[in-house]
Amino acid sequence: MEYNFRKIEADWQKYWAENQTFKADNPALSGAEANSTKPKYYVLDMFPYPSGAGLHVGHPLGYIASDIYARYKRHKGFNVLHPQGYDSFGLPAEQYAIQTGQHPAITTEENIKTYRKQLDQIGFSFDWSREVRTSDPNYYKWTQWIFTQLFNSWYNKTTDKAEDISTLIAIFSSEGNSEVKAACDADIEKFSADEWKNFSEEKQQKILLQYRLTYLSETEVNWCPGLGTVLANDEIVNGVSERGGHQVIRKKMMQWSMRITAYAQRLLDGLAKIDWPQPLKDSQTYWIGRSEGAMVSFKVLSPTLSVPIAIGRKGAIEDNEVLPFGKDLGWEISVFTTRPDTIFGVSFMTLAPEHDLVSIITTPEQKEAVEAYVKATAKRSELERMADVKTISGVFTGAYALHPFSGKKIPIWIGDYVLAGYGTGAVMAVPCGDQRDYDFAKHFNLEIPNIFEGIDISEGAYAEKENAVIANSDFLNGLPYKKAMKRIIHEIEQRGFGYGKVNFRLRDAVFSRQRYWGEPFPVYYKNGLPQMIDLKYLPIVLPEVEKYLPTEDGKPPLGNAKKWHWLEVNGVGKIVSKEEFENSSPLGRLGGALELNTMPGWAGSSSYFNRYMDPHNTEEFVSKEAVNYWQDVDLYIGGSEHATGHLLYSRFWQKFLFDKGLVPVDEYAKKLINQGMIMGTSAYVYRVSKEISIRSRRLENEEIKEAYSEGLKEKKDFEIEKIELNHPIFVSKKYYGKDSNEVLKEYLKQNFPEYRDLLSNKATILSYSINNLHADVSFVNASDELNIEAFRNSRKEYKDAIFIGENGKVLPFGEDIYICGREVEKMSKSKYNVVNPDQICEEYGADSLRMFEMFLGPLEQSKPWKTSGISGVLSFLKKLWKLYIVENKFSVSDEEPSKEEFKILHKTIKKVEEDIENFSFNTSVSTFMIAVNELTALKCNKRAILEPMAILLEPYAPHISEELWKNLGHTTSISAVDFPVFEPKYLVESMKEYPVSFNGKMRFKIALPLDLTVKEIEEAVMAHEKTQEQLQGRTPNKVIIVPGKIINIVG
RNA sequence: GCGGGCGUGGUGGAAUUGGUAGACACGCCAGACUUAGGAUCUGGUGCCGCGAGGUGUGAGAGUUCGAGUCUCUCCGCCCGCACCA
Repeated sequence: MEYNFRKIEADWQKYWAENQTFKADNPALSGAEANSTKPKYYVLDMFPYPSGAGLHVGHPLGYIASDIYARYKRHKGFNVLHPQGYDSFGLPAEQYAIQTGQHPAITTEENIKTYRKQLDQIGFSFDWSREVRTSDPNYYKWTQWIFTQLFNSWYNKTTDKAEDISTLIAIFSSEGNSEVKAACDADIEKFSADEWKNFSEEKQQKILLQYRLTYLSETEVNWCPGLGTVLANDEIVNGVSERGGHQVIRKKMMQWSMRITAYAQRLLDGLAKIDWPQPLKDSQTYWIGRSEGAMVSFKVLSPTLSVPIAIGRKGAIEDNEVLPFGKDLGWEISVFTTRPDTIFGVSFMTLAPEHDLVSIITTPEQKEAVEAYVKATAKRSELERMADVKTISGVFTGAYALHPFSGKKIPIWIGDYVLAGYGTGAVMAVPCGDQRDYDFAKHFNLEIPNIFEGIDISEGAYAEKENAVIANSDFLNGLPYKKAMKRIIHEIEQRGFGYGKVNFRLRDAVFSRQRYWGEPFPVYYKNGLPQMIDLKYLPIVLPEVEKYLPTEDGKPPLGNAKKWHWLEVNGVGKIVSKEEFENSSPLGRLGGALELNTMPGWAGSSSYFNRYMDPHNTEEFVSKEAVNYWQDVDLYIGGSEHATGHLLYSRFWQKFLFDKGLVPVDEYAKKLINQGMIMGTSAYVYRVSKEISIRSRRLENEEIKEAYSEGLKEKKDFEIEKIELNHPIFVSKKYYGKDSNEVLKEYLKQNFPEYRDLLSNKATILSYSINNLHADVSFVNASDELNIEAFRNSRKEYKDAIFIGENGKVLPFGEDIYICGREVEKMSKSKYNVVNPDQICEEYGADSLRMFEMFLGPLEQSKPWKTSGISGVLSFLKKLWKLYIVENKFSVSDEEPSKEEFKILHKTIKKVEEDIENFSFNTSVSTFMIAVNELTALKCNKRAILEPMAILLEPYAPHISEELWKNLGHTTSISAVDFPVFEPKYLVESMKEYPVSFNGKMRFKIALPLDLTVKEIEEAVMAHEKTQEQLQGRTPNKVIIVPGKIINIVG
């Protein structure tokens, strides 16, 4: 009876699939009796992008952990929902399709098949009957529907929730908009109820568009020419696109946006009630970036008249109203500041170069300089801009502002250290209190007034708040920070210069992509205004196009579609041509052009966890019954890289759906764990440069200097001969960065006879470089030794490669070995360090893979993969297997176990249960190993021990556990059996082996009954001969006794 | 620069939350059985020392009967964010 994991694993995977063992019922819907009394538990994994590369051993880590937990919860009597699906729309899938020249739908389908096969192999307890794919029309129908819900809603700040747009229209028609507090696009002109009613339909729609939760607007976006699309802030990493690392520039485009900013405060508050990792919460908190301060308005002075002058408000500019320079129309620049208390320290203002007012306030004298600067700034890519944040640049506009309190004239500058997208895109500069303003002032020689009592600002700005006492500031003099803040905000509001305000760093999320492989918008245009397509016509199915490649100019590929087709709600497919769609107008839905952009990758993942609850519902996104039963995710496991993307957007959508009464809770995941990354252990080979030059002797520094001074600039001037190698040469690790001169000389002597004499000279040195290149890890064994044959065959170029081994011998003729360098790096194809789970399952089995991944270390920690370590868990499983076998036959004894055997079982139950509850899966694997080692030593084969052991192990190694369970005589799956109950009575001890310490250092141990009193213990210890030996006649000052723990003698 | 995390054998990592540091495994060493072994089994393995013993959780200090664990200072590494007014 060998442990034949290949057969066992295949058999049970088949059994689970055939019996739908892990199908979760919705009791309310199916009326399933069995589960109606069980409490629910929802374990969710972040669903994968089915990329072309398939899974590597790092991917399943989180899935294994969640699977263990899900299986454990089933044993604990829960109705467990543990679904899986695919995030199959979006950039990665499309980029892969482009690379391979195939249609994304085809490659996606293939990739999903591969993923499914790989996942099945590992033995997950997913309920595949609930699978969702974001690229499936039956799924994205509901993504489109949520979009329309967002469009039909506005955010009412008075009730602090999203409401249907009809409530806004009702307010407009009864009282106008002056009292409306909404999250909306900038300032909107005020109108009365009567005015509203008299507005044209078009104007009304335009106004409403500015209030909607998803809206169309001309905004500055991150345009990525390489990908041919705009990107959201979280899709840009270090100034380049997250996918592909392409350049990103700022550009104004008409785009759909999601008004996530409306939820900024609630997204922040919600973090307090969810059990998510602190670093992740910190990231979101920072990303939301709440700051308290004030909005302050500064009047702009005419340089000629010295009176406040005309600067266009947004409305005026949009209407192309040309303002005569120098005429007083009462214009202002407003700024947001977190330090209004330092307002008396303002000595200039700075506007972002993109600020709307720049072109208007600039004086004729400064016009040229300003325009040049604005142009230069616009041209810079995000990457360039980030690369030199230290360079200070800016231009004076020639205009001045009026200090609201002191009445002083303040010069207005523009500078790229001010960001157009934050606050108002303008700052009041307080050089004494802000280092950036300070640096700018120093650089351009601007005034730096000091408003801090007793602070020296000659070296830099004073940014401390808590200890600051304000001076030279009129009514604020002598006030500390907090009091000054209160007073100044009060004054600002009293005098009408501004108001206290909370500002957020969070920006609205751009929602359109100029790509093919995404959800089409359920939108068409009538007179240039967007209209939603009704639910009954959804989904709008992604049309076939001939060319789905993105274009550099940003024309969406959907523009190439000849036909659009979509599924009717009743499931009848219908195909309509683009012309027909645009021209015909039944039901008022086909009156205009369709939206040609598609949704971003995160659209489909923002609410998928709700859809799993009721994935086949054709009438609703999710039924009330299903969502009320499953409520929310109890445990969510996935990567931390989604901190400010998916995990923020999905919280936003959930809050919106909650406001609409569609889901019962406004945070969808109670607990979240970020699994760490499994790193690859790369292998390196060391390649000698193709050319080696020979110098007959080492030149002294003096000689080199001399040679240079004589104008011999190039290195080659010192070279005597150059040898072009005819084969690539690799040297062993030892010679990388160390002395490889001799071994190479030796090699050259043998193979290049014409240089033999020259090379024989002791003084001759070689000049070359050695590069480290990745070698495929599968060519390298556990001792870092390279399989030369395999390496040679991997690339044509290496066919005749020469290898010089550790001892300097040319391989493979000598008895030398070639040693590779090792380094721990992120697993990736390009680093040739990817380990494939299929291979591991084939060689060691899925149960070994599962246990080993857990055994590697704490779930949340990143750790390196080393295949050699897996033999430990395989031999553990073999040992476990043998416990159930006597004389080559499956047999367990029904004899009553001994006290010792019971003790082993129950301490294992206790520890494993605690470990699972604490997600400390690595330590429970060692607990199993200890138990098996101990039971093996006792030759235990008692049913009363081995049956519970199999159940305990099932979450970790389900295949072997099922097989053992069957062989124990059971006919149903082990997965539904109750978890063994820990009974403390088996762990009760009567003796304790006390460690005895002297001054804190453990010297010896003494076994004593646990029921002794402190006094009795002391007597026993003091009487011990070793105690006397240690004391050598001294009397201890103190004897510390912690019953059941330790004894410490001080003296 | 800001925020967060982490430093324990040759390696991955344990340590009941202040109480016997190095569990469990990999690797290595020695041995057994084998035609063979990348199989299996037995024993050993932090470092120094033949030994008794000494020493030891990045460095230094502190609190304590007792510190890997708590406090402070410093050093190093990793991850996020990055001109957010």
